[in-house]
Amino acid sequence: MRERTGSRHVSVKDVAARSGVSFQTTSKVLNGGGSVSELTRARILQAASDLGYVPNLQARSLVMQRTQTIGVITSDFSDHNLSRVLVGAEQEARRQDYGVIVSSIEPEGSGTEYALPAMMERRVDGILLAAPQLEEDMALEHVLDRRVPAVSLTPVPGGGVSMVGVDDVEIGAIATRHLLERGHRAIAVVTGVRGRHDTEKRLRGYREALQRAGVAFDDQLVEEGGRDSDGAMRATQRLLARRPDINAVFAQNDMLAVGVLAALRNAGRRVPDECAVVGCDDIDIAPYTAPPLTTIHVPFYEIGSEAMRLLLGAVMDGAATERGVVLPVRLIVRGSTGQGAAR
Amino acid sequence: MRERTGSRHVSVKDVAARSGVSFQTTSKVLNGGGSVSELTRARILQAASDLGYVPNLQARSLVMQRTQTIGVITSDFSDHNLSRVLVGAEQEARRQDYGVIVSSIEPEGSGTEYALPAMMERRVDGILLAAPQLEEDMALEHVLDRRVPAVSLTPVPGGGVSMVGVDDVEIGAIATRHLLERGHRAIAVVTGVRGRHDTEKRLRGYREALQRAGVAFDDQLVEEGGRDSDGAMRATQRLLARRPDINAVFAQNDMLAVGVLAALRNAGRRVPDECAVVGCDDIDIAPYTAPPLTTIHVPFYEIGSEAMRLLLGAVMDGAATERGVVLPVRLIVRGSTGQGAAR
DNA sequence: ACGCCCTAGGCGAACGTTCGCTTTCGACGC
DNA sequence: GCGTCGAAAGCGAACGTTCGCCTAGGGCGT
Repeated sequence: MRERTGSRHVSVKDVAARSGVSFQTTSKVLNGGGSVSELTRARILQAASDLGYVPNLQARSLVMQRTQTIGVITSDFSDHNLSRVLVGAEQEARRQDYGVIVSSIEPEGSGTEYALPAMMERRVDGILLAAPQLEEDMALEHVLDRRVPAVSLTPVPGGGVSMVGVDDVEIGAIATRHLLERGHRAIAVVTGVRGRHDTEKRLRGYREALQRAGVAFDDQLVEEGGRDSDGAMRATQRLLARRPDINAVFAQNDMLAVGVLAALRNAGRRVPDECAVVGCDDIDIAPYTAPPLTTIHVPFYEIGSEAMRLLLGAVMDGAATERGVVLPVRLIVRGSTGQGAAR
Repeated sequence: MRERTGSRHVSVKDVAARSGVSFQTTSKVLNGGGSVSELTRARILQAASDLGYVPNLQARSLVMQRTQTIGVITSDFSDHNLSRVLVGAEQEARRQDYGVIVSSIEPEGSGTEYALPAMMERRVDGILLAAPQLEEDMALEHVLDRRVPAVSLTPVPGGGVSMVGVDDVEIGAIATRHLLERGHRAIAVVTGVRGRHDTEKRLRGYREALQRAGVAFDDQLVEEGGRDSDGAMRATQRLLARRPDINAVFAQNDMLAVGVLAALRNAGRRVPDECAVVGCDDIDIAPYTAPPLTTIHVPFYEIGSEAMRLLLGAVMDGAATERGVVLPVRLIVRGSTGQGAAR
């Protein structure tokens, strides 16, 4: 079928030559426009297929002034949650015939100076910001300046960017309320990286829930777990040493919860009898930890696809109406907070 | 600093107009070539910065006949291992000033018909295949036909594509040998998806190790766990029902191992005393399972970066020498096979 | 004082498209 | 039999670059 065409890609001109019409006419039939007789249309299509013609999107976007490409800036997509978001985003983009080019910035912050210009050079039609830690990055203002619409999963400094996410205050409250309902009063928190919006908001939800229940907040019960299970394990050890009376832990995400469970196990505390644990995210293995982890399900896939949908919407009709979308979360009760059903 | 330039992007012509030279001269200084006087060079650079000029890679690649872009086809990058590979690949690409555009194909197979053409339309300079399940996909032949070099993480039908990976036979052998050394004889295997190369090779390593140790192979001890912890859990239940004498399990990857551990726990079998478990991959949480999981570390990040390095090498010097790179793995002994150090 | 060479810069073309306008020509209405 | 209309196709330009080649002119050697 397809002929070996030396080294160059076959262009619309090659197809035109073979079917004996001008290349512009060829272009017409290949992209659907104009009026072309049935006969020549057939001939051209035949020639295109014979030659194995593949349109050149670069050239097309040059004249069309749109690349059909979305840039995704992410911190580290080996982060399981983020990668789920990316899958959702990518599939939604694909559904709407957009390509996705990704750039991960260093986990520890900078890299934006590189990533953003790289996207701009490629003239992406929109930018999806999926990197928690660039909350503080002022270089981000560049994005806003530019003509290109952006959607973010975290608040961005300058504002003016649509956001998609969950209600982190509510997450903190749900987790805490659940533990309170189970009768726990000495509820510790192992937090994510301090200073980040989600961390602080979940903490706020925790405080609010305590207050509403008439339980005093005690900052001795808060410890930073950071970004991985190891940090959470050490944080838990510190907590147990400081306040041996703890009988529940709210781990701000499931990776942290895994570390918390390990620490409790090592300390000989039985879960949930001696100490209950609730996580957040509902990662794949949550049902298989020992004991199975009660957690709050966060719809990462949907966050990704919704963010992309929003972004593509903005791309289509240049009207960049700043919006905020909040997706629902839900508590999933498993063994780590006892077997009974708490509604 | 940067002026509001209506709606259009600023081009090299705009810069030229502002600095009073031809746009070609402007192009020269902006990309380093040609000989230009210090004075005008400075003026042009100034103008470019004033205007906030960002080169248009689309246009450049049109004439250069290279896009500085690599296409990555992946099955599902919420797969934790794959996403680590991608991070490695992306960072290596970035280091060499290449962009990465990703396309995930459906977990259940097809999607290649879409993904590949999409990459070709974008005229990627190379393709990285990181999708286990497209081993069997014949549509892949298209990749080989084309001018674009490719590197794969799994064997591809037509051949002629470089590969980067680990020695799966060795992995099976290492795991099995370790369990044999611990004195276990009734060693079960919970496999990944049957039919895939890695699954079958790891199984072969298992058989070879058994044979070398003079232990008879028994297919009653092999059960398919599939692609997640849940499948592995059920597989383990079947195994235990069928052969209660099992005293060790080789889970072909860590996600499966998590399910195996859960099943053993539910069945009241103590690990490692009554049944040892070894996994493979060394995922983040492996040190925090109950008990901590003995596993075989697979250097996913390095697989990704090495694959990308190979690919970019092939892109640079059109010489597409087919190569194969095998990266080393290593056993990491943790609690799930007992505390003592084995070797 | 003449020719030469070298440097700074300009010019035209090309990459592969899309798009609007023009041309050709047969058919049709009057 | 003439003017008009519409369909089919061609033509030129534009998108934003890079590249090779050409030209103007100044400095220098003889």
